Amino acid sequence: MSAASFYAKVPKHLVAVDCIIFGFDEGRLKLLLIQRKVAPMAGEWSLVGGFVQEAESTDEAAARVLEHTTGLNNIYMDQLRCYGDVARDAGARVISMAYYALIRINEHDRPLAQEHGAHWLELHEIPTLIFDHNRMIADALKQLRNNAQFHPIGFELLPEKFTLSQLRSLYEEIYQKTLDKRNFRKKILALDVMEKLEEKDKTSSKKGAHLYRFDAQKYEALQRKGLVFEI
Amino acid sequence: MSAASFYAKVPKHLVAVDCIIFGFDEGRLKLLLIQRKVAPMAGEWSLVGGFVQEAESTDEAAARVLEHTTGLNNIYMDQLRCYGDVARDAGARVISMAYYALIRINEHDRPLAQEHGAHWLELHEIPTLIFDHNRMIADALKQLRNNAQFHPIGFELLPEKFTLSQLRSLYEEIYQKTLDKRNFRKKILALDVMEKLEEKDKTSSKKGAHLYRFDAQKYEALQRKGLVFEI
DNA sequence: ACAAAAGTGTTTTCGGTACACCCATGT
DNA sequence: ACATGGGTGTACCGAAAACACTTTTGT
Repeated sequence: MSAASFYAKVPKHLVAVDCIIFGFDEGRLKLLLIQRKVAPMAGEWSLVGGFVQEAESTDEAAARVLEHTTGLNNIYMDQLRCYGDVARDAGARVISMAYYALIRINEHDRPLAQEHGAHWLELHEIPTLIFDHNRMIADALKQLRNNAQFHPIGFELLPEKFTLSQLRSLYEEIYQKTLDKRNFRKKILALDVMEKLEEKDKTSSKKGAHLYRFDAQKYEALQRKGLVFEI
Repeated sequence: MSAASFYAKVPKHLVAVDCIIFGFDEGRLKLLLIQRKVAPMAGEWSLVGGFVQEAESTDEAAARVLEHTTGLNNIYMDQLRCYGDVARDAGARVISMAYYALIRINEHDRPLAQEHGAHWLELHEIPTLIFDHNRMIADALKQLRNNAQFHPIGFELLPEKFTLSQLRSLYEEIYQKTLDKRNFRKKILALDVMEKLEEKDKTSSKKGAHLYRFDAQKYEALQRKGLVFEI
């Protein structure tokens, strides 16, 4: 059998990407969801998604879809998992790869997002979404919690410069529990993966809090020592 | 735009599943690999794989492919990730979902596997495989190590009844480091997820070692208590 | 009797957790 | 002067790690 005929008899499928886009704002984790403006399911709430084209990888498709809605590129994205049930999409048999993205909410293009019917919703505000999108979100949250514990991905959600209080409140929001201020500072500073800046942020206190910046080089040094980032 | 035309202009793709099948035998982790008997790439080493059909989910496709080669069903399988680069498959644009499976090596249908050109290879014997299959294996190993630490999946690789020495040697093989005998016994027995049988296994010592069996109910009880399985 | 693997406790060490007060500054 | 969030050190506890000898039994 030739290679051509080997592939010729095989059925082909629509392959979608759906993006669970996390942001962190006003001390709350938020998700970017859209109210669809087009059929099918116009008016329904949904994740941001699209179809994989001929000339792009699935990862590229997810990045394209994200940029299309937020104007952002070069964003932390990771595969969540494949949703491949035959009847998961009411309109056609569509195999969907879900990706989750962590963005700095203040850096995205708000007008562009609005044009696409996108809204930032807090976790407790999430409505019923089309298809299996609620399940995708639940899986993404679990994944975010698992990954944030052992990988320095929380920084992707904060502004480039941030205070330790902001960082702590982010982890408190992710884990839904309060963290001891002194223990948190001790732990994160001991990891030595951030650069302490001279600058202070005075927006939330009179005294002002030092700003820090995640330092990828320091993180690599930590890894080379065989140590594991853990919050 | 109608729903039909919405889907009609979208390109479709070949979607494959590739299975990284782990077994444990003679104290060694092994992988089931095949020497392809059909074009393209006949004679080359490869993972066990196949294409997703119209009427099956991706998970079902992976289970079908596994059963086709090993005769086993109802096996622990989990999605690894999607490999979706445009040119990853030399023959055509194929998006592949990789799954990893843990099987009891002695329960599979050896003659059937041989008919398909399948061989069990130890990790250090793995040759260069087609496409990105070596990368898939590397990713699967990482995933196996991560998951085995916090989920009771090691038992999927052992016979139903096993000794504590077998269990320990499995974890030593997975983590590639020796584990203290007393500490290991203390830890695993404290979790209370196994049933101790009266029977003894005398194949590897004169004295004989007690056999144990994983008890899913006990494991659920552990989870209900909010405790985490950890080795 | 001896070889070969099974089985068993205690001590030390280290990291995690709990916890309360002073500091700097804008108003 | 006081209110507000920023910043700091120590004591305790429990889990993990290190460690060596006795038991059983087939040959």
